[in-house]
Amino acid sequence: MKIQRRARTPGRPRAFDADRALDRALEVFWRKGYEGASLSDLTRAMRINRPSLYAAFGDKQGLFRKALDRYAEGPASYTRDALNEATARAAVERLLYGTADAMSDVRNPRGCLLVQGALACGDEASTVKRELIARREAGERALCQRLKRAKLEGDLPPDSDPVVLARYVATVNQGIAVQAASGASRAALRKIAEIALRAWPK
Amino acid sequence: MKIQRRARTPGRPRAFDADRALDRALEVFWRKGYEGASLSDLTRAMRINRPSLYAAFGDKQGLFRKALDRYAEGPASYTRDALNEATARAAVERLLYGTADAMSDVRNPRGCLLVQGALACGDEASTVKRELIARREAGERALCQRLKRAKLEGDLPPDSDPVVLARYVATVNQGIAVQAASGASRAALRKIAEIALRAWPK
DNA sequence: ATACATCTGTACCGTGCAGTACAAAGTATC
DNA sequence: GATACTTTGTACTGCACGGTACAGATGTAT
Repeated sequence: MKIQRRARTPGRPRAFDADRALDRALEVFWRKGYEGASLSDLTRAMRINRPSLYAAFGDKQGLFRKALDRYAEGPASYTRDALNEATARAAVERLLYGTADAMSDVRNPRGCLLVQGALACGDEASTVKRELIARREAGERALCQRLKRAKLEGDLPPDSDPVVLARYVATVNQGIAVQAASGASRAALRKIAEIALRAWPK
Repeated sequence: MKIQRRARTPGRPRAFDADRALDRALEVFWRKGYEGASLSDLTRAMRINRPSLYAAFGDKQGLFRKALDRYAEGPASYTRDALNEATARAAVERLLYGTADAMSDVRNPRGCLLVQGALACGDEASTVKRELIARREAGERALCQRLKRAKLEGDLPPDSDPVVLARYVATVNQGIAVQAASGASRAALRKIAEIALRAWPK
């Protein structure tokens, strides 16, 4: 989702790259969570001043939502790719190992923005919390749809329950996110994924 | 850990029950996290005023730590009990189902204080974050010790790795905590535990 | 060249935060 | 009853928060 200035508009041109600034805001939210990230933290990291932030992204919640979109299309894009694997097993493998890798990527903060962005928070951030819940659930539903298809295709046993399996995988992913936030190594996270896959129906 | 006033001391007696007040503080921290819980939230819930809070519990961090201790001995005490089960399998079963039940207990906030208390936060709360990491790791280590003993007793296969298994169980537990914070039902959480146990070595 | 529209930077707004000073109130000892 | 000692309640402190007013800067369109 490019934030682009309308071409051919008079007025002083924007002196910063909005996408680059958004990336920096994303990193701050990722590291500190929605509540923990102050506007001063954000403007410092984005290297713009406050009115520029408000003009380009709206208020703090607006900026956070745009950061969420960017997160989904960037660091978390593997989750969508994983669902395109040929088999349910391959999709879930790629999902779990992809999470292990993504959450221990040294170029990014540890853990998952969708989990640690606002897990428990004050009243003011509760709409943000609900937004994150909705996005996590959407991911789980997408996986569930993929597993239902797999069941129809005979790719999953007839007695398996896609709803429960999708919830299990989502749960392990979220658990891995917490482990990563605690500082667990990539190797440790991958071993978790390996064990978790032993529960997968044959 | 009773907070008791020294007997036989002159002076105006405390007008509130410190343990009861601590329980109420625990609930606020549990629901809103460390950063999200303001002192006004806390004093309102505890039904005491600010100087009484500071006199009895120190500052906000001190209160939080005491709430953590109370959490461990109260709502989370099942984690210690679980390790006393006769077999590793029974211990892990009780741990996972216990978590599913505890985190969907209608008498308490949803989710796990050790997870959502301060997963990502601003700089000021980073020592609290580290404290929570340490406590989660301590729980994982305790389980690991139990599994090592089980291996020695022939209760776990010789090729199993207690470190990895303990990490897996801790991860599922933390994932269940996130699911609970998202509003998942008790039945859903128990099914997750059931699936997760399929990965357990025979 | 001039008018106009937008962006930038500074300096500010009201509010809520964690933490505290201080006087009044209550209990034990003498 | 006087004194010593602690808790209570009110009112306050300094500070950081999210958000904005406004003036000057910088571009495009005419």
